[in-house]
Amino acid sequence: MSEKTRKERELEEREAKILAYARKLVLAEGYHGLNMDRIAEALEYSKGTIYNHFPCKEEILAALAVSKADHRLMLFQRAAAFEGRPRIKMQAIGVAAELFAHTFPDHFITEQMIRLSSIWEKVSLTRQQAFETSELRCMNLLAGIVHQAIGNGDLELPPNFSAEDLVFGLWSLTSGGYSLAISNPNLKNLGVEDPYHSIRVLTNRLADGFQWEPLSSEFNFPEIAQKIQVDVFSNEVSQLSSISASADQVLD
Amino acid sequence: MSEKTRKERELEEREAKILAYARKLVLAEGYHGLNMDRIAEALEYSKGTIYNHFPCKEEILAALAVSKADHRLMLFQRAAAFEGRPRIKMQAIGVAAELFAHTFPDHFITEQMIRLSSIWEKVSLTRQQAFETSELRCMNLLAGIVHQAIGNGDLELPPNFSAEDLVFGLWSLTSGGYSLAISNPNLKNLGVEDPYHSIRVLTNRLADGFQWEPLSSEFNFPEIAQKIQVDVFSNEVSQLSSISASADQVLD
DNA sequence: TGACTTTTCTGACGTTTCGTCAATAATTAA
DNA sequence: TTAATTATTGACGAAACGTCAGAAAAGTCA
Repeated sequence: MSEKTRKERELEEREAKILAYARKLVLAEGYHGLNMDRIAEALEYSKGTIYNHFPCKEEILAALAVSKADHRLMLFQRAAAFEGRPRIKMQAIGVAAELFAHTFPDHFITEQMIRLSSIWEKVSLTRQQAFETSELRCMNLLAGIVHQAIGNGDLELPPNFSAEDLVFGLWSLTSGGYSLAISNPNLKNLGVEDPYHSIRVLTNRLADGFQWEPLSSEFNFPEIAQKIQVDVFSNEVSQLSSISASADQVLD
Repeated sequence: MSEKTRKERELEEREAKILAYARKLVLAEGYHGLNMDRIAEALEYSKGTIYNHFPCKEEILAALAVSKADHRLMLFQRAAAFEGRPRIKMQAIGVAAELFAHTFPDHFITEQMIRLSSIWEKVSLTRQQAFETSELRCMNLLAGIVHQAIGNGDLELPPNFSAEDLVFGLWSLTSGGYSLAISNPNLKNLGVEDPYHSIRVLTNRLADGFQWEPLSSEFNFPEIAQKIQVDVFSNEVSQLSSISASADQVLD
């Protein structure tokens, strides 16, 4: 029993090492940099052993994406537990999303890759489902908050427009914005000084556009964001500053 | 002279054939389906000849993206010429964007690919610039409309928030939304029945959130959209229905 | 027209990387 | 200790990229 556990532990550790190294490669050199031979060489295992863990390189990419998606879900769940009216809960989600984007900018790159059909199709069904489930739960969480607001009387949606449509909008705006911000270093040429700040304002104004009470003019956003950061994400926030310092540390 | 022109014409024609076939491959089988040997075989030229036109496959992808980006710019320019207050002009842009997304869904896939650093880095500088210029001009066009609205008194932006930030938001929302809609066939499971309709509502409400006059409640959107389609894009709209019928026609 | 030059085209070739699998080594069970 | 099972290895075949020396075609000029 304990034998078996030891073996399992070794396997898991190796898998984690593979993923960590793969993440490093992707971050540094993108899709083409993710190379099975190099992973094998770097971890001092043969290629066959790596292929024992993951049947193809796309599977590694997907595994990276799943782990980050799960992490994001966890952050969102904690944010949703923040006390307050639904719109304030949604603010907490916004703080979580921004924190996530800052902490794992590479996730948006990975996600962009696995959304390409030619990559996605090679991923095993179980992992495809793992990813989709995680994403779905995330969006359902948000939809739940919107529904609360509707039930509350804080929000009334136009006809032919569901809570899920609003979530779709918030999701498109933020993920679209973060991807642009990360993949487009020349956003500044364009006049966008601080995309993260812009996205904060934009999501708020989008909610205002639906008259979601309380309107952004009726509460002090920076103050609440501050409180959310301290109450819910103090650990993550303090880690964040050290991450940027250690981001270029190598694995081996 | 006329000799030379004929030759140039032949070259251009062949280039167009390469691009058309490449587009077909990308559409059908994604990045991995785009295969230089297959292009050569299908067009009955040798690989070397194909490489005479494009130094690598990434260059082909970029060329596809540039041509579509230019086309979009043209549509947007025509939309911007629609008579009316800035917010109505912006509506016209919205109609153009939706038309574009419907006509060339593959563009969002191509764009997603070339935004990946490992692909983008292989593209020649001149083509990189061609793409960025086209995109920049597009966004400047939109920013111009926002500036008009500000000059007009129709719109007042919050402090620390530029016209470009608003354009960034509209752009993120629409391109993020269209990409999601195209790459995620299971949006319906999520409760989003008609993403195009949702995006129309969402962009309008985003503008409302900034109190951009006239508010969406103050004008009849479907009617104006109808008028824009007829006045500005009657050709494109009528073609669109036939496109969906001929979309699966093969090239050769 | 025919000989020579320039341009264009060709496809075999070298290279990289993927993913496989028979052979080998390590571990477990008897 | 030996047999059976499991894990690991790296040589190998396949696919695709991109190159380049030589063949073919087009152009030039006496």
